[in-house]
Amino acid sequence: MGRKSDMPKLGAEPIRKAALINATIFEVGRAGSLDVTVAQIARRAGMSPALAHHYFGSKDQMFLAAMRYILRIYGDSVRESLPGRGTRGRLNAIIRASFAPVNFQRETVSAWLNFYALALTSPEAARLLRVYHRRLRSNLLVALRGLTDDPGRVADTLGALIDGVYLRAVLTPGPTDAAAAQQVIETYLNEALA
Amino acid sequence: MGRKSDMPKLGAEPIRKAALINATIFEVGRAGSLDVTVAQIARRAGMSPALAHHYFGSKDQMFLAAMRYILRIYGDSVRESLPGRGTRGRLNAIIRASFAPVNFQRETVSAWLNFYALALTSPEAARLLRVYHRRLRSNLLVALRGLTDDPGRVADTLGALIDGVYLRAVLTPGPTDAAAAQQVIETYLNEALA
DNA sequence: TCGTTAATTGATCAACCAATCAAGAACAGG
DNA sequence: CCTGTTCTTGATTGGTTGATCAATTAACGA
Repeated sequence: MGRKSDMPKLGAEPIRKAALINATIFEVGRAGSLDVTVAQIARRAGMSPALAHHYFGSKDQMFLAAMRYILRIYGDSVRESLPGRGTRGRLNAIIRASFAPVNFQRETVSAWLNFYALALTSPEAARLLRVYHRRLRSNLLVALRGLTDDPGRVADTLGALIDGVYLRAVLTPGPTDAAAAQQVIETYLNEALA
Repeated sequence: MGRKSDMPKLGAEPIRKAALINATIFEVGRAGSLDVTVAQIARRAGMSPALAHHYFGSKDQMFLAAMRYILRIYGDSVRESLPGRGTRGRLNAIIRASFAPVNFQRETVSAWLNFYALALTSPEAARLLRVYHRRLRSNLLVALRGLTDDPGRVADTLGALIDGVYLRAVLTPGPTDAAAAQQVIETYLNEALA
């Protein structure tokens, strides 16, 4: 039988790292700030602060790993729902993925935003963000082909609008309303592609 | 005669406070983070850290005062350019004010964003932000009256779009391009009000 | 002139925290 | 068993920082 409580000895590295990344996102989202101590994160992940340093080397590396993770999760959820048929279907798939529960949970969005702020300071974080922006734009451009005569502008507007909606979602008290957010985006699209 | 340069002894409070607020915005914008020390801010404002504490009591109060200031500056610049004639003129005035140089300098936008993040933590900051959102929305609703049959949705979209454009402006390397930003907004308006 | 009030700072404290290290505990292979 | 490797942590440290306080200087009013 697979036990859990007594065998975490060998091959622990990937499990520990994953636990730390999850804990980082959770704590950053919860605190609404990057001002979380390594001790907090480690405790949440069920280990000592020293072990966290052992696996990640530094707090910054932990943040970057967490950022890579949420960006990858987002990329995956887009890719998963991408085979939407037809150009307009493809477009809707991207939107839908952006506001899928995984990407729109309050803690996730809060962490996301704080990692944005990190990009103002850390070149590595800025690089990650550029990659994400480039991919999103590229995906949007493909999906918009044929639907408008200025795909570049619409893609830019759409990107900014998505970010803005995220921002407001996390800043508005109460539960986040993914459906309403999605509606805003789709209504814009209907107008822009008329 | 009222002199200025040789009597800086009494009545220093307002001058010092203003200097500290400016220094706070500048340093927060420069660092791209709220992780600036009171010593940094005080030095930039030309005084000792102790004096900063003397006038503001705490670092948080300094941040809140700075946030109030940038929000007020923004409100003023909107109100100033508001008497635009005609409904559409009024709308353009709000947009123009949002992207006026004062409000779109890199340091200002960066500070703005970091104060947004502060609202995730500080109830007082959240309150200030709500006031700003409410006012912007109210202004937009008035300006949109008669131009669309769903002013509420357009106002929401517009607000999110403005925030998103700000976000991208500060995250994109290189100088901020206010004209391009404004163009994105106005193109959206032309589509939405068609 | 004297006392009161505002302005200003150096010195200092107490807290916090990221990072290091040495050492212990558990396991695999021989 | 014995040995080396992985895993794990308590203890420590070096540095930073928000905040306090006593003391000094300068202005103002009576």
